[in-house]
Amino acid sequence: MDRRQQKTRNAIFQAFNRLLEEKHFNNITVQEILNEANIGRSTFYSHFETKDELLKEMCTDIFDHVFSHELHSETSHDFSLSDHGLREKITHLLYHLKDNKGNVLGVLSGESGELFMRYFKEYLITMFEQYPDCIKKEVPREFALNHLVGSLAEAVKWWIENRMQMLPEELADNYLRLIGYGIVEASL
Amino acid sequence: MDRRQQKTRNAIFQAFNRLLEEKHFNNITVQEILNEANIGRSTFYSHFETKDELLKEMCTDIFDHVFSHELHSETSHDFSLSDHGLREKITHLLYHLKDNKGNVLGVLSGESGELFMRYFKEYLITMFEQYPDCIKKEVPREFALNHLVGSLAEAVKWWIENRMQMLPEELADNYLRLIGYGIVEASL
DNA sequence: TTTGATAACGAACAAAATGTTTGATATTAT
DNA sequence: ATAATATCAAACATTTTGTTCGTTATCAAA
Repeated sequence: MDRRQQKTRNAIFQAFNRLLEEKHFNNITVQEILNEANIGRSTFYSHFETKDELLKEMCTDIFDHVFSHELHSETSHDFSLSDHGLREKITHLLYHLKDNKGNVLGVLSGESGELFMRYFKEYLITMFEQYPDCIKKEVPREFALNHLVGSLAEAVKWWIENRMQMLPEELADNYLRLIGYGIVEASL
Repeated sequence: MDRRQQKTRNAIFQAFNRLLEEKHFNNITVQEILNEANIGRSTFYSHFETKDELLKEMCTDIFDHVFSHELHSETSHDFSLSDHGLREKITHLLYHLKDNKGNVLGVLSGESGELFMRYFKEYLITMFEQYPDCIKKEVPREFALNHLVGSLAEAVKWWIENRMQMLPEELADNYLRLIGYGIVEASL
Protein backbone atom coordinates (compact mmCIF):
# COMPACT_ATOMS: atom_id res chain seq x y z
CA MET A 1 0.00 0.00 0.00
CA ASP A 2 1.21 3.38 -1.10
CA ARG A 3 2.37 5.86 1.51
CA ARG A 4 -0.29 8.29 0.32
CA GLN A 5 -3.02 5.78 0.89
CA GLN A 6 -1.92 5.05 4.42
CA LYS A 7 -1.84 8.73 5.12
CA THR A 8 -5.34 9.50 3.95
CA ARG A 9 -6.64 6.35 5.56
CA ASN A 10 -5.27 7.51 8.87
CA ALA A 11 -6.56 11.01 8.30
CA ILE A 12 -10.02 9.61 7.76
CA PHE A 13 -9.82 7.38 10.80
CA GLN A 14 -8.73 10.22 13.01
CA ALA A 15 -11.30 12.65 11.66
CA PHE A 16 -14.01 10.08 12.11
CA ASN A 17 -12.86 9.33 15.61
CA ARG A 18 -12.93 12.98 16.53
CA LEU A 19 -16.44 13.34 15.16
CA LEU A 20 -17.60 10.23 16.97
CA GLU A 21 -16.58 11.78 20.24
CA GLU A 22 -19.16 14.49 19.86
CA LYS A 23 -21.88 13.09 17.64
CA HIS A 24 -23.76 9.91 17.13
CA PHE A 25 -22.65 7.76 14.23
CA ASN A 26 -25.96 8.22 12.44
CA ASN A 27 -25.74 11.98 12.57
CA ILE A 28 -22.32 12.22 11.02
CA THR A 29 -22.40 12.87 7.29
CA VAL A 30 -19.74 11.84 4.86
CA GLN A 31 -19.33 15.50 4.04
CA GLU A 32 -18.38 16.24 7.62
CA ILE A 33 -15.76 13.54 7.54
CA LEU A 34 -14.35 15.00 4.33
CA ASN A 35 -14.14 18.45 5.86
CA GLU A 36 -12.64 17.23 9.11
CA ALA A 37 -10.07 15.13 7.27
CA ASN A 38 -9.40 17.59 4.46
CA ILE A 39 -10.02 14.91 1.94
CA GLY A 40 -11.68 14.80 -1.44
CA ARG A 41 -15.02 13.16 -1.87
CA SER A 42 -13.96 10.67 -4.49
CA THR A 43 -10.93 9.81 -2.40
CA PHE A 44 -13.12 8.79 0.48
CA TYR A 45 -15.22 6.52 -1.67
CA SER A 46 -12.13 4.97 -3.19
CA HIS A 47 -11.19 3.87 0.31
CA PHE A 48 -14.52 2.90 1.82
CA GLU A 49 -17.76 1.85 0.24
CA THR A 50 -19.93 3.20 3.02
CA LYS A 51 -19.76 4.86 6.40
CA ASP A 52 -20.52 1.51 7.98
CA GLU A 53 -17.56 -0.05 6.25
CA LEU A 54 -15.40 2.71 7.62
CA LEU A 55 -16.47 1.99 11.17
CA LYS A 56 -16.08 -1.71 10.68
CA GLU A 57 -12.55 -1.40 9.35
CA MET A 58 -11.64 0.91 12.16
CA CYS A 59 -12.77 -1.67 14.68
CA THR A 60 -10.92 -4.54 13.08
CA ASP A 61 -7.81 -2.40 12.81
CA ILE A 62 -7.91 -1.73 16.51
CA PHE A 63 -8.49 -5.32 17.51
CA ASP A 64 -5.98 -6.69 15.09
CA HIS A 65 -3.50 -4.57 16.92
CA VAL A 66 -4.78 -5.26 20.42
CA PHE A 67 -5.05 -9.01 20.05
CA SER A 68 -1.99 -9.45 17.91
CA HIS A 69 0.41 -9.98 20.77
CA GLU A 70 -0.05 -13.72 20.40
CA LEU A 71 1.55 -13.73 17.00
CA HIS A 72 4.40 -11.33 16.68
CA SER A 73 5.80 -11.37 20.16
CA GLU A 74 6.49 -7.68 20.38
CA THR A 75 7.98 -6.97 23.73
CA SER A 76 6.87 -3.36 23.66
CA HIS A 77 5.59 -3.75 27.19
CA ASP A 78 7.58 -4.85 30.15
CA PHE A 79 5.85 -8.18 30.43
CA SER A 80 7.56 -11.45 30.41
CA LEU A 81 4.26 -12.30 28.75
CA SER A 82 4.18 -15.96 29.58
CA ASP A 83 0.56 -16.12 28.56
CA HIS A 84 -0.89 -18.63 30.93
CA GLY A 85 -2.60 -16.40 33.48
CA LEU A 86 -5.96 -14.88 32.72
CA ARG A 87 -5.05 -11.90 34.85
CA GLU A 88 -1.93 -11.31 32.77
CA LYS A 89 -3.82 -11.69 29.56
CA ILE A 90 -6.45 -9.14 30.53
CA THR A 91 -3.81 -6.74 31.79
CA HIS A 92 -1.89 -7.14 28.60
CA LEU A 93 -4.98 -6.47 26.57
CA LEU A 94 -5.73 -3.32 28.51
CA TYR A 95 -2.24 -2.01 28.00
CA HIS A 96 -2.60 -2.55 24.31
CA LEU A 97 -5.89 -0.68 24.29
CA LYS A 98 -4.34 2.11 26.30
CA ASP A 99 -1.44 2.91 24.05
CA ASN A 100 -3.26 2.21 20.87
CA LYS A 101 -2.38 5.20 18.80
CA GLY A 102 -5.78 5.54 17.19
CA ASN A 103 -7.53 6.38 20.41
CA VAL A 104 -10.48 4.18 21.04
CA LEU A 105 -12.48 6.79 22.83
CA GLY A 106 -14.34 7.97 19.80
CA VAL A 107 -15.34 4.59 18.54
CA LEU A 108 -16.62 3.57 21.87
CA SER A 109 -17.91 6.57 23.72
CA GLY A 110 -20.66 8.78 22.55
CA GLU A 111 -23.22 6.54 21.05
CA SER A 112 -21.80 4.22 18.49
CA GLY A 113 -20.13 1.63 20.62
CA GLU A 114 -22.38 -1.16 19.51
CA LEU A 115 -20.41 -2.45 16.59
CA PHE A 116 -17.19 -2.04 18.48
CA MET A 117 -18.56 -4.04 21.36
CA ARG A 118 -19.73 -6.82 19.10
CA TYR A 119 -16.30 -7.23 17.59
CA PHE A 120 -14.71 -6.97 20.97
CA LYS A 121 -16.89 -9.73 22.36
CA GLU A 122 -16.07 -12.02 19.49
CA TYR A 123 -12.43 -11.77 20.38
CA LEU A 124 -13.15 -12.18 24.06
CA ILE A 125 -15.10 -15.37 23.51
CA THR A 126 -12.09 -17.07 21.99
CA MET A 127 -9.99 -15.74 24.81
CA PHE A 128 -12.18 -17.10 27.57
CA GLU A 129 -12.46 -20.44 25.89
CA GLN A 130 -8.77 -20.87 26.65
CA TYR A 131 -9.60 -20.62 30.35
CA PRO A 132 -12.25 -23.27 30.94
CA ASP A 133 -11.80 -23.16 34.68
CA CYS A 134 -13.29 -19.71 34.97
CA ILE A 135 -16.53 -20.82 33.39
CA LYS A 136 -18.70 -21.77 36.30
CA LYS A 137 -20.26 -25.20 36.18
CA GLU A 138 -23.44 -24.47 38.13
CA VAL A 139 -25.03 -22.64 35.22
CA PRO A 140 -25.43 -23.44 31.52
CA ARG A 141 -22.13 -23.05 29.74
CA GLU A 142 -23.40 -20.62 27.12
CA PHE A 143 -24.92 -18.45 29.78
CA ALA A 144 -21.76 -18.41 31.84
CA LEU A 145 -19.59 -17.63 28.85
CA ASN A 146 -21.88 -14.82 27.83
CA HIS A 147 -21.62 -13.46 31.34
CA LEU A 148 -17.84 -13.44 31.36
CA VAL A 149 -17.55 -11.89 27.95
CA GLY A 150 -20.33 -9.38 28.40
CA SER A 151 -19.21 -8.16 31.77
CA LEU A 152 -15.58 -7.84 30.74
CA ALA A 153 -16.58 -5.88 27.66
CA GLU A 154 -18.75 -3.66 29.83
CA ALA A 155 -15.96 -3.19 32.31
CA VAL A 156 -13.53 -2.19 29.59
CA LYS A 157 -16.06 0.17 28.11
CA TRP A 158 -16.58 1.75 31.50
CA TRP A 159 -12.84 2.02 31.91
CA ILE A 160 -12.34 3.72 28.57
CA GLU A 161 -15.21 6.11 29.12
CA ASN A 162 -13.67 7.06 32.44
CA ARG A 163 -10.50 7.98 30.59
CA MET A 164 -8.65 4.84 31.68
CA GLN A 165 -7.87 6.21 35.09
CA MET A 166 -7.67 2.85 36.79
CA LEU A 167 -4.47 0.94 36.18
CA PRO A 168 -4.77 -2.07 33.89
CA GLU A 169 -3.62 -4.31 36.74
CA GLU A 170 -6.21 -2.84 39.06
CA LEU A 171 -8.99 -3.26 36.56
CA ALA A 172 -8.04 -6.85 35.87
CA ASP A 173 -7.95 -7.59 39.58
CA ASN A 174 -11.24 -5.92 40.27
CA TYR A 175 -12.88 -7.68 37.40
CA LEU A 176 -11.58 -11.07 38.48
CA ARG A 177 -12.84 -10.43 41.98
CA LEU A 178 -16.30 -9.66 40.69
CA ILE A 179 -16.54 -12.78 38.59
CA GLY A 180 -15.23 -14.75 41.53
CA TYR A 181 -12.00 -15.82 39.94
CA GLY A 182 -9.48 -14.06 42.10
CA ILE A 183 -10.35 -16.40 44.92
CA VAL A 184 -9.13 -19.32 42.93
CA GLU A 185 -5.51 -18.55 43.63
CA ALA A 186 -6.27 -18.40 47.30
CA SER A 187 -8.51 -21.42 47.50
CA LEU A 188 -6.76 -23.73 45.10
CA MET B 1 -55.24 10.96 22.27
CA ASP B 2 -57.51 10.07 19.43
CA ARG B 3 -58.25 6.41 18.71
CA ARG B 4 -56.86 6.88 15.20
CA GLN B 5 -53.58 8.15 16.54
CA GLN B 6 -53.14 5.19 18.85
CA LYS B 7 -53.87 2.88 15.99
CA THR B 8 -51.35 4.31 13.58
CA ARG B 9 -48.80 4.67 16.34
CA ASN B 10 -49.10 0.99 17.07
CA ALA B 11 -49.03 0.13 13.39
CA ILE B 12 -45.78 2.02 13.04
CA PHE B 13 -44.28 0.40 16.11
CA GLN B 14 -45.15 -3.06 14.91
CA ALA B 15 -43.96 -2.46 11.38
CA PHE B 16 -40.72 -1.04 12.67
CA ASN B 17 -40.26 -3.93 15.02
CA ARG B 18 -40.78 -6.40 12.21
CA LEU B 19 -38.24 -4.62 10.06
CA LEU B 20 -35.75 -4.46 12.91
CA GLU B 21 -35.82 -8.22 13.16
CA GLU B 22 -34.35 -8.56 9.71
CA LYS B 23 -32.40 -5.38 9.07
CA HIS B 24 -30.09 -3.05 10.85
CA PHE B 25 -31.63 0.18 12.07
CA ASN B 26 -29.44 2.24 9.76
CA ASN B 27 -30.52 0.34 6.69
CA ILE B 28 -34.22 0.77 7.26
CA THR B 29 -35.68 3.67 5.31
CA VAL B 30 -38.70 5.66 6.33
CA GLN B 31 -40.30 4.55 3.10
CA GLU B 32 -40.02 0.93 4.12
CA ILE B 33 -41.71 1.68 7.40
CA LEU B 34 -44.51 3.44 5.56
CA ASN B 35 -45.01 0.47 3.27
CA GLU B 36 -44.86 -2.08 6.05
CA ALA B 37 -47.30 -0.11 8.16
CA ASN B 38 -49.56 1.04 5.32
CA ILE B 39 -49.25 4.58 6.44
CA GLY B 40 -48.96 7.90 4.67
CA ARG B 41 -45.72 9.77 4.62
CA SER B 42 -47.00 12.93 6.22
CA THR B 43 -48.75 10.88 8.86
CA PHE B 44 -45.48 9.35 9.93
CA TYR B 45 -43.83 12.71 10.27
CA SER B 46 -46.76 14.05 12.24
CA HIS B 47 -46.02 11.34 14.80
CA PHE B 48 -42.24 11.23 14.89
CA GLU B 49 -39.67 13.79 13.94
CA THR B 50 -37.06 11.25 12.97
CA LYS B 51 -36.39 7.55 12.84
CA ASP B 52 -34.29 7.92 15.97
CA GLU B 53 -37.18 9.47 17.82
CA LEU B 54 -39.29 6.52 16.81
CA LEU B 55 -36.83 4.06 18.28
CA LYS B 56 -36.44 6.11 21.40
CA GLU B 57 -40.17 6.29 22.02
CA MET B 58 -40.51 2.61 21.40
CA CYS B 59 -37.93 1.89 24.06
CA THR B 60 -39.45 4.16 26.66
CA ASP B 61 -42.85 2.68 25.96
CA ILE B 62 -41.52 -0.79 26.66
CA PHE B 63 -39.71 0.15 29.85
CA ASP B 64 -42.52 2.27 31.15
CA HIS B 65 -44.55 -0.88 30.96
CA VAL B 66 -41.92 -3.24 32.27
CA PHE B 67 -40.87 -1.14 35.23
CA SER B 68 -44.30 0.15 36.08
CA HIS B 69 -45.15 -2.64 38.49
CA GLU B 70 -43.87 -0.50 41.32
CA LEU B 71 -46.54 2.10 40.84
CA HIS B 72 -49.84 0.61 39.88
CA SER B 73 -49.77 -2.71 41.67
CA GLU B 74 -51.20 -4.75 38.89
CA THR B 75 -51.44 -8.32 40.03
CA SER B 76 -51.41 -9.64 36.51
CA HIS B 77 -48.82 -12.21 37.52
CA ASP B 78 -49.18 -14.74 40.24
CA PHE B 79 -46.70 -13.07 42.50
CA SER B 80 -47.40 -11.97 45.96
CA LEU B 81 -44.88 -9.35 44.82
CA SER B 82 -43.64 -8.34 48.20
CA ASP B 83 -40.74 -6.59 46.59
CA HIS B 84 -37.88 -7.08 48.95
CA GLY B 85 -35.97 -9.88 47.24
CA LEU B 86 -33.65 -9.10 44.38
CA ARG B 87 -34.39 -12.51 42.93
CA GLU B 88 -38.10 -11.77 42.93
CA LYS B 89 -37.56 -8.38 41.41
CA ILE B 90 -35.52 -9.75 38.55
CA THR B 91 -37.95 -12.56 37.95
CA HIS B 92 -40.80 -10.11 37.93
CA LEU B 93 -38.99 -7.93 35.45
CA LEU B 94 -38.37 -10.87 33.15
CA TYR B 95 -41.99 -11.88 33.22
CA HIS B 96 -42.97 -8.39 32.24
CA LEU B 97 -40.54 -8.44 29.37
CA LYS B 98 -41.80 -11.82 28.31
CA ASP B 99 -45.44 -10.97 27.96
CA ASN B 100 -44.86 -7.48 26.73
CA LYS B 101 -47.22 -7.30 23.78
CA GLY B 102 -44.91 -5.23 21.61
CA ASN B 103 -42.34 -7.96 21.32
CA VAL B 104 -38.93 -6.80 22.29
CA LEU B 105 -37.13 -9.05 19.90
CA GLY B 106 -36.99 -6.56 17.10
CA VAL B 107 -35.69 -3.69 19.16
CA LEU B 108 -33.02 -5.77 20.68
CA SER B 109 -31.92 -8.42 18.28
CA GLY B 110 -30.46 -7.81 14.89
CA GLU B 111 -28.20 -4.88 15.29
CA SER B 112 -29.86 -1.95 16.90
CA GLY B 113 -29.89 -2.95 20.54
CA GLU B 114 -27.63 -0.17 21.65
CA LEU B 115 -30.20 2.46 22.48
CA PHE B 116 -32.41 -0.14 24.06
CA MET B 117 -29.59 -1.32 26.25
CA ARG B 118 -28.75 2.17 27.36
CA TYR B 119 -32.28 2.82 28.51
CA PHE B 120 -32.43 -0.57 30.11
CA LYS B 121 -29.28 0.05 32.10
CA GLU B 122 -30.54 3.35 33.36
CA TYR B 123 -33.51 1.61 34.88
CA LEU B 124 -31.34 -1.19 36.24
CA ILE B 125 -29.04 1.23 38.01
CA THR B 126 -31.88 2.58 40.09
CA MET B 127 -32.97 -0.97 40.76
CA PHE B 128 -29.61 -2.15 42.04
CA GLU B 129 -29.20 0.88 44.20
CA GLN B 130 -32.05 -0.47 46.27
CA TYR B 131 -29.94 -3.53 47.04
CA PRO B 132 -26.72 -2.17 48.47
CA ASP B 133 -25.69 -5.51 49.86
CA CYS B 134 -25.10 -7.00 46.42
CA ILE B 135 -22.56 -4.32 45.56
CA LYS B 136 -19.27 -5.84 46.55
CA LYS B 137 -17.10 -3.76 48.81
CA GLU B 138 -13.70 -5.00 47.65
CA VAL B 139 -13.87 -2.96 44.45
CA PRO B 140 -14.78 0.66 43.69
CA ARG B 141 -18.49 1.18 44.02
CA GLU B 142 -18.97 2.62 40.53
CA PHE B 143 -17.13 -0.27 39.02
CA ALA B 144 -19.14 -2.84 40.93
CA LEU B 145 -22.42 -1.18 40.06
CA ASN B 146 -21.46 -1.04 36.43
CA HIS B 147 -20.66 -4.72 36.58
CA LEU B 148 -24.01 -5.69 38.05
CA VAL B 149 -25.98 -3.55 35.65
CA GLY B 150 -23.96 -4.42 32.59
CA SER B 151 -23.96 -8.12 33.15
CA LEU B 152 -27.66 -8.29 33.94
CA ALA B 153 -28.44 -6.33 30.82
CA GLU B 154 -26.23 -8.66 28.82
CA ALA B 155 -27.86 -11.69 30.38
CA VAL B 156 -31.32 -10.42 29.52
CA LYS B 157 -30.23 -9.62 26.00
CA TRP B 158 -28.84 -13.12 25.65
CA TRP B 159 -32.07 -14.50 27.02
CA ILE B 160 -34.23 -12.55 24.59
CA GLU B 161 -32.05 -13.43 21.63
CA ASN B 162 -32.35 -17.07 22.59
CA ARG B 163 -36.12 -16.69 22.39
CA MET B 164 -36.56 -16.62 26.15
CA GLN B 165 -36.26 -20.35 26.49
CA MET B 166 -34.97 -20.31 30.02
CA LEU B 167 -37.57 -19.68 32.69
CA PRO B 168 -37.44 -16.28 34.33
CA GLU B 169 -36.80 -17.95 37.68
CA GLU B 170 -33.96 -19.97 36.22
CA LEU B 171 -32.36 -16.98 34.63
CA ALA B 172 -32.61 -14.96 37.82
CA ASP B 173 -31.05 -17.81 39.79
CA ASN B 174 -28.27 -18.35 37.31
CA TYR B 175 -27.49 -14.69 37.18
CA LEU B 176 -27.38 -14.36 40.94
CA ARG B 177 -25.08 -17.33 41.13
CA LEU B 178 -22.68 -15.74 38.67
CA ILE B 179 -22.52 -12.46 40.51
CA GLY B 180 -22.04 -14.38 43.73
CA TYR B 181 -25.27 -13.35 45.34
CA GLY B 182 -27.09 -16.65 45.52
CA ILE B 183 -24.75 -17.71 48.27
CA VAL B 184 -26.03 -14.97 50.48
CA GLU B 185 -29.14 -16.88 51.38
CA ALA B 186 -27.04 -19.83 52.38
CA SER B 187 -24.36 -17.94 54.24
CA LEU B 188 -26.43 -15.29 55.96
C1' DT C 1 16.60 12.81 -11.30
C1' DT C 2 13.69 11.56 -14.67
C1' DT C 3 9.68 8.81 -15.70
C1' DG C 4 5.67 5.85 -15.56
C1' DA C 5 2.10 4.63 -12.50
C1' DT C 6 -1.31 5.86 -9.50
C1' DA C 7 -3.51 8.35 -5.72
C1' DA C 8 -5.79 12.63 -4.55
C1' DC C 9 -8.41 16.39 -6.12
C1' DG C 10 -12.68 18.88 -7.10
C1' DA C 11 -16.43 19.92 -9.67
C1' DA C 12 -20.30 18.34 -11.82
C1' DC C 13 -23.49 14.90 -11.95
C1' DA C 14 -27.15 11.14 -10.93
C1' DA C 15 -29.74 8.80 -7.55
C1' DA C 16 -31.79 8.10 -3.26
C1' DA C 17 -33.60 9.44 1.12
C1' DT C 18 -35.41 12.93 4.01
C1' DG C 19 -38.68 16.31 5.29
C1' DT C 20 -42.60 19.70 4.02
C1' DT C 21 -46.68 21.48 2.08
C1' DT C 22 -51.13 21.06 0.24
C1' DG C 23 -55.99 20.27 -0.24
C1' DA C 24 -59.16 16.46 -0.34
C1' DT C 25 -61.13 12.59 2.35
C1' DA C 26 -62.29 9.95 6.33
C1' DT C 27 -62.99 9.31 11.22
C1' DT C 28 -63.99 10.57 15.79
C1' DA C 29 -65.71 12.84 19.86
C1' DT C 30 -69.52 15.46 21.61
C1' DA D 1 -75.29 16.11 12.71
C1' DT D 2 -71.40 18.85 13.12
C1' DA D 3 -67.02 20.69 14.23
C1' DA D 4 -62.54 19.19 14.87
C1' DT D 5 -58.83 16.76 13.38
C1' DA D 6 -56.19 12.67 11.75
C1' DT D 7 -55.04 10.38 7.56
C1' DC D 8 -54.01 10.34 2.87
C1' DA D 9 -51.50 10.94 -1.47
C1' DA D 10 -49.05 13.58 -4.51
C1' DA D 11 -46.04 17.06 -5.49
C1' DC D 12 -42.28 19.52 -3.88
C1' DA D 13 -37.73 21.26 -1.82
C1' DT D 14 -33.68 19.77 0.50
C1' DT D 15 -30.13 16.94 1.96
C1' DT D 16 -27.21 13.17 1.64
C1' DT D 17 -25.22 9.69 -0.90
C1' DG D 18 -22.51 7.69 -4.42
C1' DT D 19 -20.26 8.17 -9.33
C1' DT D 20 -17.61 10.05 -13.10
C1' DC D 21 -13.80 12.28 -15.17
C1' DG D 22 -10.13 15.27 -16.47
C1' DT D 23 -6.42 17.50 -13.96
C1' DT D 24 -2.82 17.79 -10.57
C1' DA D 25 0.32 16.03 -7.22
C1' DT D 26 2.96 12.32 -5.27
C1' DC D 27 5.54 8.18 -5.08
C1' DA D 28 8.51 4.20 -6.34
C1' DA D 29 11.87 2.48 -9.28
C1' DA D 30 15.17 2.73 -12.85
